[in-house]
Amino acid sequence: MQAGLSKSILADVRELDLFAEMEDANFGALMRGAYIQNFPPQIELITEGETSDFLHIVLSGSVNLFASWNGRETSMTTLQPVSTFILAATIRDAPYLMSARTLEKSRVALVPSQDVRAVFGTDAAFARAIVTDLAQAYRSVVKNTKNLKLRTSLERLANYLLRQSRQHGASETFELSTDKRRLASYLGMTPENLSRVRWPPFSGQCCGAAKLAC
Amino acid sequence: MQAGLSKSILADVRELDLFAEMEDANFGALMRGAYIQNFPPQIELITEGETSDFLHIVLSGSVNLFASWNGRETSMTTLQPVSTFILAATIRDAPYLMSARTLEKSRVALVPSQDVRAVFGTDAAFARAIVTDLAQAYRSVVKNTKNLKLRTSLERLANYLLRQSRQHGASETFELSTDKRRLASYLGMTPENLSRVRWPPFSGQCCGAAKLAC
DNA sequence: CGCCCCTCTTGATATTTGTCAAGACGCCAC
DNA sequence: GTGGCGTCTTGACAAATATCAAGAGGGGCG
Repeated sequence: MQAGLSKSILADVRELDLFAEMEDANFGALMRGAYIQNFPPQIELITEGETSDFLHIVLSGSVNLFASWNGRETSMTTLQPVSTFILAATIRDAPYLMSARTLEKSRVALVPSQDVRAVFGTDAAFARAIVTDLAQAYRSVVKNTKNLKLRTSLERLANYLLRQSRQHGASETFELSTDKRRLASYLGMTPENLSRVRWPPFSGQCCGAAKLAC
Repeated sequence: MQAGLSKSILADVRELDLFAEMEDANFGALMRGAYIQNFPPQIELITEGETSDFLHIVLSGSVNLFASWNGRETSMTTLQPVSTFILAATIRDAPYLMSARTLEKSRVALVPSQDVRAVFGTDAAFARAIVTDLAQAYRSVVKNTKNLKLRTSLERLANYLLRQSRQHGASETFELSTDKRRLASYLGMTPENLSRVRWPPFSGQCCGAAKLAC
């Protein structure tokens, strides 16, 4: 653990849309209060239901957001560097709705929530950036809900693969960025079910499949 | 249809958290560009995929947001007056992710999106209010996703009823605010399935059920 | 190598959920 | 009243998905 952030990391963070336009003095204030922590894999960083003391920023490695209830657990999303998470909880000073754990050895910056809220109140550019960020996040979750409610698990998988393929330059083959267990959970199905998928003869509708969640 | 909004309506709108703190001049500018329209029941106000030209405000009646894909349709949420909708699409100048239709005879105010974006850029208080609104909206959708992924349809229904009951002052009986067809769609199940629900002997876990989505 | 551990797969089966068709019920107009 | 219409319910069945149990395969390590 160390107080303050090194120059190269500061530059990476500042380049995030969320921080790019805010005033230097305010960015400096946020970062002075922040600290960095290195975590081994599979460490629970935050726990659903607790109050949000820090805005988190993944600097390296990767972090999975998940939720659980009544003995069941589901993967919500996976974060790659450099990105922030639980911004909404921080802004509203509300309990976390999701838990987070590292997937690999990861470096995470922690910015005290009250600092974020304070700067949010005084720096208009920062407030605007937060709006853009939250609007984007909101739209992502809505797409996800539509995905869950309107598609079968097979269709969700197909859509996921199509999007991944496109992200990898529309190549015929590519590597999954996650193990199948977590992928299944993310898609709202069991690993067994995922493993069993065999592509039936495609209906003409298939190509339209990608439209919903892209 | 009429240009400008009457005083009593203006007051209602101004009381919304979204507009309460912004500068008078900016609020006035927004409202001067707005107009009101009265719609009969079952009219489609906006259609998924189109560009968001207006921020909408339900003034009376009620509006259902829904999404469709591949012949299937699902109810996402229902709006009661006075509330705004599709703020995120307006802010991001992005296509609607959901369609909207009136459920009853409804009065809706339409505020040009470009006005909203313009004022958002200059009025810090408005920007902050939008943040709060979006953060809230984001958290609602996350709760909804958790609900869908972690609970069975029976559990979702139970949770819905518990929440409704609490909203009605924890009374033993209350009236559903929607027909069962739309409720089923909202909960991600078929009407037949909803109709078939018979409460099994409660497990000890039941009371915890309300926690997730409240 | 041989062993253990982990992930993934497969099979058998149960549960949940959706589909289709028919009927019950209330409501309203005539 | 009577007939139509819409919503809701019910039954029989089919499809989708989950669960449980077992086994295949790969990689690290002594």
